Amino acid sequence: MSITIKEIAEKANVSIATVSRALNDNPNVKESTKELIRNLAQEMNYSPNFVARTLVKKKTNVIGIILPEVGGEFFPEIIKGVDEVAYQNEYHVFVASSHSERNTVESILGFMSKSMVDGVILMLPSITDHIRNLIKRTRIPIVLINGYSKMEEVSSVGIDNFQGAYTMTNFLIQNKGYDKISFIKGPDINSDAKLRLKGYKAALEDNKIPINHEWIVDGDFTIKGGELAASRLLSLINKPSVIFAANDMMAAGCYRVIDQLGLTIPDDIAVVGFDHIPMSEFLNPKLTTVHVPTDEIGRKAAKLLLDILENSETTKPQHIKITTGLIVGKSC
Amino acid sequence: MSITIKEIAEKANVSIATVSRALNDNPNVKESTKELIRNLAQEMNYSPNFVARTLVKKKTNVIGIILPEVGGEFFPEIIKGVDEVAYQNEYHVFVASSHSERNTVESILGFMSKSMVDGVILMLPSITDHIRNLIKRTRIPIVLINGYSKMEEVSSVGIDNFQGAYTMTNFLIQNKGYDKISFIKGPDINSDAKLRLKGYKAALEDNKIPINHEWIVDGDFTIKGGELAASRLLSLINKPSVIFAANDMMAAGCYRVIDQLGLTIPDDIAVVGFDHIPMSEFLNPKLTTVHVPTDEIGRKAAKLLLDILENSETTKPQHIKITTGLIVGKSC
DNA sequence: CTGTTAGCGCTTTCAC
DNA sequence: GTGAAAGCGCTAACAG
Repeated sequence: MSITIKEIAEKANVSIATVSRALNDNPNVKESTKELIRNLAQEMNYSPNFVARTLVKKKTNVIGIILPEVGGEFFPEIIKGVDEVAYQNEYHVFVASSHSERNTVESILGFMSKSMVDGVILMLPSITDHIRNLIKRTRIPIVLINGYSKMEEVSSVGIDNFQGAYTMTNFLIQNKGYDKISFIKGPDINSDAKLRLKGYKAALEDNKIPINHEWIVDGDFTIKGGELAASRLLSLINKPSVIFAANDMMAAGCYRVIDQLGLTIPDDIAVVGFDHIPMSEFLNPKLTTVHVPTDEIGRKAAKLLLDILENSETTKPQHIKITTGLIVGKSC
Repeated sequence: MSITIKEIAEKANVSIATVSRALNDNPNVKESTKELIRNLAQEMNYSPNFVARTLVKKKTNVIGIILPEVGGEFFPEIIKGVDEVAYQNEYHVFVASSHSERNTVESILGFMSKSMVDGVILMLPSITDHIRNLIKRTRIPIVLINGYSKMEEVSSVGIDNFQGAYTMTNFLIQNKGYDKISFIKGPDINSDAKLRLKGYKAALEDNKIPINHEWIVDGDFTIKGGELAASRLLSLINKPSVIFAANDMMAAGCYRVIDQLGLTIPDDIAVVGFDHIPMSEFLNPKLTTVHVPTDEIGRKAAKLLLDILENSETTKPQHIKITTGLIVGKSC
């Protein structure tokens, strides 16, 4: 097995307490013995047992991040952001994916709260009552990443979906002169999706453009969904002049269909998206979309969590909304 | 704090040993007391302290996976593959990124070997002597993911880069009739990149096509690098008729430059890539590329690691090479 | 400055 | 069937 402080203590002819102190650079240890012990440790290739230390200190210096599914278009960026902040503060990050399986979030959250991590960042497409309960029962600090949590008890950070969609719609109307703007929705359960729809509607209203329900079609955030929705919109008698897809993936689907029909973007029909995923830069013509500062989300979430961890929950839950930006391509 | 078996023991008027046994479904406990204890635990919202258990059992049931950088084009898929297998075997997966910082791999590997995980899957672009030593010193089982390890001591899984590049080149020659095939290399330190170059050269040789060194240009696996390389190749007096980019990102860069020059793919110049990243499907025309079964890599690596973990290192290191496939698009 | 001692929460012999 | 007790490796009073 691994070697322990006990063995070092024997070799050094000191007590294990002294070894522990020396290794932790406790000022009350003579420099010479410190030196001795450190060298011995090095020689013996000692590495401290993290688990044992955790058991007594009750602090792992690890934060967990649970994603609905590792991968996707922006999770990596979020993780990166979290990692960055954590690293600076001498925390480690453990990522766990929940496979989108219902019970798995539960199992992972449970696992993480069994003292493996000091706190967790939880990213969920939407919050069900079940999950709400789960979160309430969990004793370790949690920070939520999502559009709109409705959970006052837990800190959260998310992007301002409403503002993003509003800005885009407004831009289409006021800067580009469009008035026949259609919209492809996201999944009904997804709260980001819902807020984007709201933003779209609000912008139309504020510009006194009546809402045409024929132009608001279902989508599911996938390419396939975008294709379906685009086909539907383009087969209408009264066609829209722009398609605002609630995310870039669906916008990509629109591109495909439009291409197949031999139509041209933006002359025959314009397309705009939401998310600014890397692929959007490669669509031809380049997609106009709403930029989501993903790494910023990760960084903010990590900061929030570390803050709670360090200032031992004195602070009450905060809710941070991150403003989106507009990426103007050639697709409208 | 969290409640412990001690408190349950008090309420149930039994010893903590019995509680422990009951909770672990030990057959030597009366069914009635088991029942009692389980109910009590439920009521009291007990959740076992994982750290304490680990300290005595010396087994965490967690495997770690260290990536050079979370994100990238295929890491998510790899993680997914690992997760899948791990989950089926009741293991958890912790992901740590090394930020591409040299010392961080070290720190994370150290961290993970401090008894936090039972084994780790390590993915590295290339293996330096430094890392080689690090790996040798680490006491926990490791499985490497990379193209070519040169490390007999440690199990590894990787894709057959040589075969992939060879197949592609051969395909270009024999099925498509090209003979002026240029190649954009990857970073020099990257072993995958080196093997791809070798495969390309070997295929040319086997088809008795002389190697034109003017047509083998430097690249760095980035879009920008692809742009630079493409500009260079297209400014040659003796132009190639195909560009084989060592990865899809660089192929995407080629598309950009070719587009800007007003040339058409594949009529003026053909482009093929390697990796089959999602974006490759969206390039117009669709990119012909080498498919890398990323999730398969993850799955295989996880299986290998779990095997080592369960059969306590009786098995000697294995080296698995995963065969790539050809994705035929419209770019050649 | 250093040693002794008592845990952290749990599992696991060894008795009874 | 169940309890007592030892101990996993480490830290943190409390003494000296």
